Amino acid sequence: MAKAGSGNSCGSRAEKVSLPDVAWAEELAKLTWALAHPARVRIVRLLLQRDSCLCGEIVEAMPLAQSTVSQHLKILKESGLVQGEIDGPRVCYCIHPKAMQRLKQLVAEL
Amino acid sequence: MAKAGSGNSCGSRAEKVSLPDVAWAEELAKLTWALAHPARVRIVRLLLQRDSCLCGEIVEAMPLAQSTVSQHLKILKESGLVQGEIDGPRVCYCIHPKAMQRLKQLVAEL
DNA sequence: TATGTATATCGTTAATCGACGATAAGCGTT
DNA sequence: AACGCTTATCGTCGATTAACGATATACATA
Repeated sequence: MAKAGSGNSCGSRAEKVSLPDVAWAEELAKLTWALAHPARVRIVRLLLQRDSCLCGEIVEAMPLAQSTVSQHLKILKESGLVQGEIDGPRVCYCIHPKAMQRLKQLVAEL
Repeated sequence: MAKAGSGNSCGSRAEKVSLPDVAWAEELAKLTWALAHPARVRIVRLLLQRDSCLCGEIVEAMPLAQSTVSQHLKILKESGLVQGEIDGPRVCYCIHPKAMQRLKQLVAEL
């Protein structure tokens, strides 16, 4: 740990700190949590690169069991970042553009 | 980015899917994981708004025990997003601008 | 040195995550 | 209806998280 020095940028003001918006924090936390695992980042990346992807293709691209990938997809769906569309016996996944845009906006506004 | 495929957005091409960069996914996952909890989002927000903040002020601003806040701060430090500087008997926390910029860049590039 | 303040760490507990294999459910085809 | 293929869910297990109170550590000052 650095030794502090005096004239640093740490203003030691005594004013009361106002809370950031709780709902805002929860929204961002929910979205970032969806990306808080390398496997989910890779899935999202895959979907963005390919625009859409059948579930089986995602499973093939990942070094994980099918059930594990399915779990990650469920988490991504719950976050809103990803949508799944039933296509016959298969499921086609794609990014939900609005949610992705919202995530980017919230992070950019940090 | 591949051909948009025929008609519907779900291209059912059979081509092999290439893996996204693993290291890249891990870097982004590590940074997003740091924000994957509302308390940590609020701490980061606080630090960005006030530029820097004494640990005690953060504790006061959060509805959590001091030890819990300290744990979240540790996680944020480990992610690189936040730095702590010892200032006498206190610790002054601030955002690490480069790490924050990196996070924004990675998310924006998604 | 002793004391008080500020922060970090420890130890515990309940809950959740992440992984897997096994199995169920949905759909198209025979 | 029965089968095969694809995907989701279940059950389990070990590891990790998040929370807290208690305690240790570091620093400034009396």
